[in-house]
Amino acid sequence: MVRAGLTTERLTRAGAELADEVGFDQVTVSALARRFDVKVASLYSHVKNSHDLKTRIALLALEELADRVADALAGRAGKDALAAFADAYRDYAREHPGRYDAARFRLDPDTAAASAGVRHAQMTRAILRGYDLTEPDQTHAVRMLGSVFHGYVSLELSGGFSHTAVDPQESWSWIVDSLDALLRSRTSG
Amino acid sequence: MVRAGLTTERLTRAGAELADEVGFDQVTVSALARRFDVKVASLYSHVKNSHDLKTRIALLALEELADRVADALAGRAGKDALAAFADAYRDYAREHPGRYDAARFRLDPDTAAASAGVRHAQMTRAILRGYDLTEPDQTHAVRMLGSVFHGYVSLELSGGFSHTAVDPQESWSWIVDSLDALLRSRTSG
DNA sequence: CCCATTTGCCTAAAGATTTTAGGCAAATGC
DNA sequence: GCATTTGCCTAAAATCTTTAGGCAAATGGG
Repeated sequence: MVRAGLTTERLTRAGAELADEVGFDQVTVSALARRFDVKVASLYSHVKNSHDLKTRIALLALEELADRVADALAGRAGKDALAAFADAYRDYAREHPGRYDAARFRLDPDTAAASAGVRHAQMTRAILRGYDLTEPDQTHAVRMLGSVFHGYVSLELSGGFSHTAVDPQESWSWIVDSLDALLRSRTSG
Repeated sequence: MVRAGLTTERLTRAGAELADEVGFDQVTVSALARRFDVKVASLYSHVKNSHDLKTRIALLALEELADRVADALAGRAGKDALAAFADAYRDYAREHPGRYDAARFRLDPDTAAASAGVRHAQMTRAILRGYDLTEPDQTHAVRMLGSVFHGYVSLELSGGFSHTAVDPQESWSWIVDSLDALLRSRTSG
């Protein structure tokens, strides 16, 4: 019999694609096996279990997202950087809703500490350098930015904004503008 | 044999409790049957299926949350109202993490339109009356508030803030203060 | 109070997913 | 060329979802 060429890598990648197609919570070992036209048990040589598979997809998504943000941030500062960060975040979520959900998968502390989530925090702090905040304000601001971006994207994805005529893109710009103004006003001094 | 006294109501309520104990995604028809010491099939006379059960739990959570917010808002305006709204929201999520997750369950549009989610939007707009915003700013602001609150609570629940020494309560207050200042600065005129 | 109807929970059964254990064949390397 | 490793398989058990049909308990009219 011809081998399918399964790999932890390929499974993770295919799982991410599957997530975007049918939703992260529908990503199942069985569905993935079907996609490779392989028996379910075969996957268990490459991933420990269902939770392990989901964790790997989550880590992949966090990496991708961090890469995008890093790209978007290159050479920018201040409000430019803030807007670029925000857009990179939102665009990724819209292009890859399943992966985005995956990125929100609850990781155990050790895994999270070794994940690209750390880069996200660093990049957020990098943006805030443009606003010259001192601790603990900087931490508050990191949390606020994370909350707004995550919250907005999450609500938009779940259709929460679809019943009003106002263009979500306009709201997004308005929010980014507002955050910029807010951070500037909080500048130490 | 003695009857267990199952009801759609009781199942929904028990499902909500179960969600708080083991997580919303672990709420299963089987687990609920065990809790009532009843055979699984018996539940299907009271709820259509697993999705129906989850939807009912979601609607219950939305109601409870809206009730709390309404209570918190009574007799308050301006920043007081904003802070009360924010705290009611966060407190509910911390006391009932499973129900809070349930409240984020994706409802189909018709169900959502008939849910307490509508009251949430109305109450948010009520708060904003204190800031005298004109459209479309008001809609942008509604979206921003929803995003921040949801995003913050969601990140806090998932342990996203646990690796820093800064007290989440302080960040929360800082954010509420900031939002208040922001909205005041956006007041029309 | 009796009996018919409704209601409530049950048994039975089929389909899906997760996970473990052990086997055979293909790839790899000396 | 052969031994080892690797990869996918069959088999099987546990859990969950859902449907169909049955018996007993509650209910209510005569």
